[in-house]
Amino acid sequence: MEDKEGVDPASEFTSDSSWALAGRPDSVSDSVNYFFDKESNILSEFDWNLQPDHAEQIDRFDELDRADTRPYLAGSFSGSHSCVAAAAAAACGSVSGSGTASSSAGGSADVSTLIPSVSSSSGDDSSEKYTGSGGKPPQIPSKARKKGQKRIRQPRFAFMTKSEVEHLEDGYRWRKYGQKAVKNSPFPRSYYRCTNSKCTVKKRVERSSEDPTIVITTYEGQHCHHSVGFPRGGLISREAAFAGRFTPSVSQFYYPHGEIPESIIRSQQVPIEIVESRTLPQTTNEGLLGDIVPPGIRNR
DNA sequence: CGAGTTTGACCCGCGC
DNA sequence: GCGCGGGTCAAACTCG
Repeated sequence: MEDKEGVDPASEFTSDSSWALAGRPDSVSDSVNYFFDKESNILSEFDWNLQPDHAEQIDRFDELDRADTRPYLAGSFSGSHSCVAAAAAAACGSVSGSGTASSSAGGSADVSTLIPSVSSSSGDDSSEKYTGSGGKPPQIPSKARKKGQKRIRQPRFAFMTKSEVEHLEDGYRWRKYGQKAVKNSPFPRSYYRCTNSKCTVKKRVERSSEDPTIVITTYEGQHCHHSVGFPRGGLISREAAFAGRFTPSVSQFYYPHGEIPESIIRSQQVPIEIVESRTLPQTTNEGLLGDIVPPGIRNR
């Protein structure tokens, strides 16, 4: 969406909500900004480099709860792509209630919001590098990737989570294939790849240098398979929900009683998910429903 | 023994 | 051209 005509984004932003610009980690694309909701402790990432196909999906989210959306729209987008904000709002909308709930239940809320982040990197995909062959001299680029061939960045999305553990359970199995020190950050960045040989999804996990309690997880690509999932139950991690939102497969993960992954527990996400999964309020759950119910089937 | 992790080396793009 | 930083590879290692 274009600028909100006649409205001073900044003023509305500050007066209409408690959202505040939370900065932009050095390690993240310049097109990404972070906002922090002082009331619910929600951290959101906004990436302006949204592409049409994703905007379509995001518009869908926008339908969920425009009331909740508004605070996000306000002040966020003096530029374009407000649909991104809508997505954030929708995502948070589905989270808002739980976020608040978790706040009251657990003291410190820890809700993260994800925004589809597509080919970011300052909006210039061409700047992407694709090493691919990487590694040792043995030439033989493992894959048939010609030298010099540019890397094609897969759709990415990221979210921030307040968590003690870095690698949060999201229903998929990952293999760590690298770790690098991040400039201007005492925390290393870890690189994970989906263990499914046919799946090219990657994931980067790092801690925010500004707030060590925040874990920034970035997914790249789409799973071409179902998650390993969990037998049954009613819990679904937010990471899983978000990850699933942008994958062709249904990503709903269940944690049988007593089998909630340690990572989820320690990341304080359990209270949130429990609320969502047990109460299933129409308005707050719809965001998650979006993960598993085709748009055309959902009630409006 | 297989799967996953660690870690140093290497490749590549970008900025200066 | 060079250095830097991000991303990846793959051998060695660890763990169950």
